[in-house]
This record gives sequence, structure tokens and C-alpha cells, in this order.
Amino acid sequence: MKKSIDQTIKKRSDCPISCSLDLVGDKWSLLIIRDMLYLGKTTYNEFLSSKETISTNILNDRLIQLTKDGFITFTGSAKRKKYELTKKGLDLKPVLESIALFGMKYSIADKEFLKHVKKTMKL
Amino acid sequence: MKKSIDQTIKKRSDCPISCSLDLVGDKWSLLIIRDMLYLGKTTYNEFLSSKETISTNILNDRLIQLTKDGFITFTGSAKRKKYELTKKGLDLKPVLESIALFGMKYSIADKEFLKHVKKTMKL
DNA sequence: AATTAAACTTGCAAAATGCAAGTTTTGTCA
DNA sequence: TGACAAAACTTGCATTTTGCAAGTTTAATT
Repeated sequence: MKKSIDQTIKKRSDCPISCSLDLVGDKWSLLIIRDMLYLGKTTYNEFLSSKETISTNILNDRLIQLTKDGFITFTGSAKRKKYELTKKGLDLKPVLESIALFGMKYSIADKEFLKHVKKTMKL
Repeated sequence: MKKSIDQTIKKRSDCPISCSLDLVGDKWSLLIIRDMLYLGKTTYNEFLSSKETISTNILNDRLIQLTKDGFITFTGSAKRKKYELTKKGLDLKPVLESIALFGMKYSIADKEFLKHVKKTMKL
């Protein structure tokens, strides 16, 4: 039986932050959006080729879910499917940007702090 | 045996976005940060009381992990532990803000679009 | 029609999360 | 002090999500 595709994502609360995370706060969705936004990727195989190595079943699930939730659409029926961001998907750009900025600021991990914490707490 | 707490989070790649998500891209971390940033929460039980109902073991794990990763610290040894954001934690504010903006923009879910998609795709 | 490669599925293992019920710790106060 | 209560934390097990490897289906191309 086809895995119930009609499942509505369950909202944990009405908080806008929580709601957003319920939609794209999984392990892969934002990376797919990143691929489309910054790397111009449009196809299944292009997404597959990203260095983070998503697996095929997950990629498939996410593409379906992102489509259902209105972040992306596609043209060209099966084989040569081309995905593109909707307005809603494009509206995630500020989110990705702020995440990227944060990531760049802290990319050289603070090993010093880690060492400190390990001493301080009884980990 | 105490669950290996020394596990270093595995980076999927060197992409700043990917790295950030590897740190706080789980289901709960950003909601805890939100609670501290916007609701002034500081204690275990305050976090527990949030409407999204995190469970105790997860909360505990996240607090430890966020501490290890330098997003939060605490004062006051066990009982009356008070958590607070570090500089690094505070630097997530732009991220939460952009997420919140997005969430508010789309809070009234596009049921119309959903209906459309359901017809279009053979879901 | 046969080939091929992109798109998608399946089955099972591992990891993360959810839930309910505990136990430990430490401030409070009789 | 020492019993008590409440905060902090643990444990065990069910469920869900993700990871991995190997498939099958589908549609362009020849």
C-alpha cells in the first residue's frame, strides 16, 4: 500500500516559529531549498548529487511534501521533471540567509569553549 | 551507563547552512532558544511548560547539547539551575526572527493551494 | 522494440523522538 | 535536623524518522 501521502503535518502549536519548523524544520527540506536557491538545482538527480548525500527515499518524500506544502512546484511530467520554487519557497530566502550568516560566523568551531564546558560541567 | 554524552555532532558537509542545521536543526533546539529569547524562560520547568510539550528526556538532552555547543550556559547548581544564552546563542536571533516573519506571513494556511495541488498531482 | 538513465519504491536497520513512570537532588520549614 | 515537596534528571519501551542497498517503473533516445 502506498504510504499515506495525505497525512497533514501536525502543528505543535500556533506559534509562527513552531509552525514554520513543523513545515521545513526536518533534517533535509532547507537543504533542498538551498540547492534550488543558491545552486540552481532543479532535478531529482541534481538534488541527489549534493555533498550531504540525501538518500533516495527521503528525497522523494521531501519533494512530495514540499510540493504539497506549496514551497515548490514542478513542470515536465516524470522523467525530466523540473522543480522550481514558488513564491512561498522564495520567501524562505531570508531564513536561509540568516542561517548562512550564522554558520559562517561560527564555522571555525570554538574548540576552546568546548574544552571549557567539558571541565566545568561534569560531562 | 550514562548515554555517551561526548558524541560530537557529525557534520554532513562544510556548507555553513548545513553546519548550522547540524547544530540546531533538530525538532526542538530552536524552540528552546525561542523560549529564552522571546519569553524570558530560564529553567527546566519553564521549558517543560511550553505549549509544544517537549518531553523530559528530550529536553534534558537538548539542554546538555546546547550547552556543549556553546549556545547556552547555566548558573546555580542543580535545583534552581538558571540557563541563559551565550553570545553564540544570541546570534541566533536573526534566524528566529526571519523564521517568525515567514511563519506570520503564512500562518493562515493556504488551503486553496493545497486543494489545487491535490487535484494536479496524483496524490 | 531495445536501451538507458532518471524517477521512484521497497524492505529492513539504525537513530531520534514520544510517553509514562520512575529516581535523585536540594531548597524549605516545622 | 530531618521530613517534605518540588525541580532536575533517568529509564525502559513504543513509535516515528532517517539511512542504506537494492530493487522496479517510466519515458526519452536510438
